[in-house]
Amino acid sequence: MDQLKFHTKRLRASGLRPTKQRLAICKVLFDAKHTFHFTIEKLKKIIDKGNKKKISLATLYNTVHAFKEKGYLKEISLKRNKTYFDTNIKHHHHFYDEDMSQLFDIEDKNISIGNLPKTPNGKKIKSVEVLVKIANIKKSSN
Amino acid sequence: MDQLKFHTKRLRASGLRPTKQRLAICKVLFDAKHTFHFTIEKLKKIIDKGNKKKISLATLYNTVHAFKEKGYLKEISLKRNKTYFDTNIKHHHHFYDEDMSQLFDIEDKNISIGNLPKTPNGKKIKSVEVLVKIANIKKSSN
DNA sequence: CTCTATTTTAGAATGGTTATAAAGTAGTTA
DNA sequence: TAACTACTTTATAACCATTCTAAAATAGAG
Repeated sequence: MDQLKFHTKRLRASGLRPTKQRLAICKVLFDAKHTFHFTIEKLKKIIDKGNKKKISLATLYNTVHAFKEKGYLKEISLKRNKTYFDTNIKHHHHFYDEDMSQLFDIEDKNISIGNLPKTPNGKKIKSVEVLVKIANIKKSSN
Repeated sequence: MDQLKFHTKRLRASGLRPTKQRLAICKVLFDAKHTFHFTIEKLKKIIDKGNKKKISLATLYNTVHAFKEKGYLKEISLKRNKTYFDTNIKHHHHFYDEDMSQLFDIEDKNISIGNLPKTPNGKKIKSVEVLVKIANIKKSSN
């Protein structure tokens, strides 16, 4: 129940009321042993399985976006359609397995980027993200 | 009219019939002085402005996807909603200006990546893409 | 316990993309 | 050139993730 307190505190500190729904979502997202990637759709399935009482899709969207605003989650730049979120908010990078449609973290220290061209005038860098797309060796095509 | 011949030839070589529509799209995409980034929506506007006869949205989608399959275009990994395409098919990277929703190329030679962790077993690297998000310096928020 | 602002919710609306199936066209063969 | 067939184009419907709406529920303050 320590975690519950932590979540409650953090939500309040962010100006978000610690509602049943938000706490249930926190539990799924932040009490896991490891950080992970998810889509809203996937999150809904997890929540629905774990709880008798379902949380509406709208609330999941609202909450995940609020959590992202508050910095509890990162949104991952990936191609069309699906939006992925990441409970790992440290600066890091990704493998994206095209066959499995699955993401794997690459720690920031395990990749090095050099020689970046100078940022355009009046602009500042918000992030530098590396996406390494991988696929099964067998596959002939692109 | 040399370009026209080139496009016709390339289309045929790819097993695509050089139709009026495809050639018109080739002209817009590949006869420009510089490579550029576009969304289907933007492409439609350009085509509609340049030609009396409009090309249907469906054809634009079909054609752009066919061109991507054939390697004339690259699709750019970017966040939700909008799919961007790139007439620059060389290996390269991008600045993404969040305020302008605009992409700028970074040549591959102008960035260096080292120390990549080893690729998971049975997988091969398809691409390594760096996305540098930038924004106006003034802006306070994220 | 009451009150008010916040939150949740179902369902509608939106917007980009894909599917459908009918009409048109290109290229082949004769 | 005419006929034929496979490929293309097209308008429109369907799809699906996401956002919006506004009504009902709830949290927290007093």
